[in-house]
Amino acid sequence: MLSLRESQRAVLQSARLFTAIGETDLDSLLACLGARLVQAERDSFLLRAGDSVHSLGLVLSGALHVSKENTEGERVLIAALSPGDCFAEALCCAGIAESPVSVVAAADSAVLLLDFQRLLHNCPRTCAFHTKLIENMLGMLAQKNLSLQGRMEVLGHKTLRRRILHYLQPLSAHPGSNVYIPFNREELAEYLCVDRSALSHELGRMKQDGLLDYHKNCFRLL
Amino acid sequence: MLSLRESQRAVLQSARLFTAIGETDLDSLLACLGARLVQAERDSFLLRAGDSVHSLGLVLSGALHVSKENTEGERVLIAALSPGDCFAEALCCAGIAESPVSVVAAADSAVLLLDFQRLLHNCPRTCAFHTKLIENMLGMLAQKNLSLQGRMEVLGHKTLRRRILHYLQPLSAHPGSNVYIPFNREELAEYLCVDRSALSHELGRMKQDGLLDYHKNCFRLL
DNA sequence: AAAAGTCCGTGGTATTTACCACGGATAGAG
DNA sequence: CTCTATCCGTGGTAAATACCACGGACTTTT
Repeated sequence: MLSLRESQRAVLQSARLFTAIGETDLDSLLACLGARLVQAERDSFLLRAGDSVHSLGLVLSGALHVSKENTEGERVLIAALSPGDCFAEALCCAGIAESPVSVVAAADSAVLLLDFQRLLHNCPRTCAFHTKLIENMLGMLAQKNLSLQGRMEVLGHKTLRRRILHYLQPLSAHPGSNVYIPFNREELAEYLCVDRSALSHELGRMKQDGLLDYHKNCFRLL
Repeated sequence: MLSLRESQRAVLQSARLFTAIGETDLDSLLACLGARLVQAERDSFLLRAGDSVHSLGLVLSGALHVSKENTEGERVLIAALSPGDCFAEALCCAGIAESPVSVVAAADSAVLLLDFQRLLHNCPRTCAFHTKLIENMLGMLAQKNLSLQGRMEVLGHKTLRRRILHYLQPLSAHPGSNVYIPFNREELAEYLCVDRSALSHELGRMKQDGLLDYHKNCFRLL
């Protein structure tokens, strides 16, 4: 039996993966899925590119970064994960044993690991929830697909300035509102696939041009 | 009852969406899914960004391009689809009514349209195949997720030369083998998100440097 | 066969970005 | 407090790309 904190339970309840699964059912389900709780210190790896994977990960607290190194040794930041988000679910559903990406804790984090096999294949006891789980997984994958497309659109812009703007705009509720991004400069550069100092240069010019204002990782579009 | 050509039936049989569904079952399944056959002439739209979508598309013959216009009016080519491939499946599973992308016929094509609602929700008669369908859809979405990540990796490269190489390498069976790409120069530029003439320039330099050889849309890595 | 249209390579130039090096600010460790 | 490490802005330069314009090759149309 897993011992989870109240806040971690709340994350599970509202996680996309467990939509429409009751609180009481969740316990038996977690047991059936072979759920394991893992604590990850900041900067520690939950998965390394090339590792064999057998579990899906669900973020309970903290923050994770999904990244990949290209052949030139540069890192590409693929996504930032918050509590409730999952990783390796595509590998699970595509039946890929070897991970193409790395997952690192960007802060001290807690992660729930769920067994691939038990997720996808019916077991007698979880049968009732199984269908619901698959349905949720379908929704998650579809959602991630669309967000990857959104990411591609950002990378599709030819100038650094437009990449920055199109990264920030969807995060900004309205012009003038504060946006706290989950990256420092170096990470944002890896996310936008540009040189760090070029990013700093361009941010400076944009501030000068009155397009935006920022301090540390808090931005404001004007 | 749909009247499909033999070759179109073969495509359906080997399509990822219908994996492990027998030939005899396929007919009744297609009827239950409200399948409609659509012929699309080259350059005609099967879907426009902003349109409301209610059907998943499955390519029977020809070739389709999935693209999106960014706010500057530049087109970003997201994917090239071949017979057996699907589009709008993520929209279907995420319950998005308005398409963020456009789908255009790159050649005269035949496409099968399947109703979203009937795909996702059980109907009494298709119950037996329904589970299998969902399972296949899960695999397709996962696969597409991974291919989008691969695409991002290409866009992640800072130099045009490396983008070109990393686009071609996975397509090349071995060094020296012919690779026929589904794009002309302008389309390849839109796929790699670079300027067309800059692409031509760089291809010329790469040929001069002995990195590759090409003629029209046939490439050879050396 | 001529005309029109499309595709693609090329030259030249202006912009943009990458790259390197440095130093100030800040936070954390001893 | 001091030392150290990290983060980030800055300047300067080399390199890469975008952008524009043009013309030749090839296709399709009439």
